[in-house]
Amino acid sequence: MKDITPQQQKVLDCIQVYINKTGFPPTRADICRELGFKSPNSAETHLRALEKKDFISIESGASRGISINNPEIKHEGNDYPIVGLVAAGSPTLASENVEKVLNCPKGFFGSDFDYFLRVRGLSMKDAGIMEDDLIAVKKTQEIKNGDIVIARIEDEVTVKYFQRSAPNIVHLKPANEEFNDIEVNLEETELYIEGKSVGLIREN
Amino acid sequence: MKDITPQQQKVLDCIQVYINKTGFPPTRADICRELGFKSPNSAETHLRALEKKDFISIESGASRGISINNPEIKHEGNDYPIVGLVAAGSPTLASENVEKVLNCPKGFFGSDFDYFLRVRGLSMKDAGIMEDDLIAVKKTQEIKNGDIVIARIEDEVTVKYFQRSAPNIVHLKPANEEFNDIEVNLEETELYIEGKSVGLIREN
DNA sequence: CATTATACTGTATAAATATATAGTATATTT
DNA sequence: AAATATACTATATATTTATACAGTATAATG
Repeated sequence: MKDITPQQQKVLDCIQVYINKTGFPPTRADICRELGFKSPNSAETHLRALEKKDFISIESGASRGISINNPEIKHEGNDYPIVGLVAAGSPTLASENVEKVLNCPKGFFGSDFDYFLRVRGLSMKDAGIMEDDLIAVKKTQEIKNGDIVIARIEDEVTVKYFQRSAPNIVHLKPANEEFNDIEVNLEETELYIEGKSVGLIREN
Repeated sequence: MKDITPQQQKVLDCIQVYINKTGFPPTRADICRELGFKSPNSAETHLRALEKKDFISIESGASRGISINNPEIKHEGNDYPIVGLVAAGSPTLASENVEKVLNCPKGFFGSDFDYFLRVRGLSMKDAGIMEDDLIAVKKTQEIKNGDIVIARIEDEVTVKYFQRSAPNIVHLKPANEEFNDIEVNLEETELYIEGKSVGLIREN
């Protein structure tokens, strides 16, 4: 992601605010009105710059055909998004990954959390985490050994126990004999910790 | 909120899907394309009906000026009691047995339920039910084979899989090799089914 | 039995909108 | 010194789009 200029940031913010307020993206004229431009081409060129830098996508020919790339859905109040374990890429809150939302009291699990992750596979079955369970995920980098983390290793997302064995060695341990430990050498492999599990919900 | 017709539901779903996919609402023509209508007025009239019934809002004059009304879902204060597995006697809702209450939206687990039961022991560990988990219990006698039931046998309460093997024989099966099946002959032994599990919550 | 709601096709058009073109000006990079 | 990116104004226009009007048909309602 390239650098964004202050003015382009203003336009991007303007688009987000407009969508939040109305439910649909602005026209060039709307952006001019909001930001005080006097020519629709001012908006146009900014939009094209934002598109080139991959902050937005523009559907050619469509009115209001602007969409913000990777918009993090903000769960106002108590509607928490449920996202699936996307095989490639992190479980982002981008709308296309959101199955549905679940209304849940804040602080339901003692701790705050950010979204629910739908579990695939049985690699944590001995920890009582079964297929289709919903894990309440708190986005954080504060991880202790033994925490159940949502980790991304080179585009693959998994749920595992976290254990740091040495400054540069992290073990991701399943809770199922049929699966193997994953040893990650941080100098060789990129490891991104999405967050940790603070609770679980099962519907049956 | 008035009743929605099946066709109007289709249109509403179509709008939601379109927004999820593209980031902006559809035009009348888009809706026609998605649903196979041949006249833009088909979409128009459905939209006006949905607006009248308050499912959507339409910004007059604006292209793609459709927004879905999300009526504030406030989970009506549903405080469900958490009861412990009382060794002797059923897990009654008498106040001395209630640990605390947990506020939880109605229909959180798809089905209604009556209280939470705090799990003791690991007899259902292979079903992903661990010590201290909270089972959402629905008081009911409508039990199918394979349901997870909360059963009382002569003053002892347990959580097990339910299986009726013969008209008078019920098996209560644990999900843990280290525990044994319990065979209950209904002619000899009193078996009371408290209810069944419709969901699970874990705080960690 | 008239009225209203639902569920469409088909056509037309004013208004909304994207987008190209022509300029001006400044800063940054090559 | 030339090219490129940023940041605008101003005007024009083809296309997109909302929306009205004219029909047809069926089911529900009072």
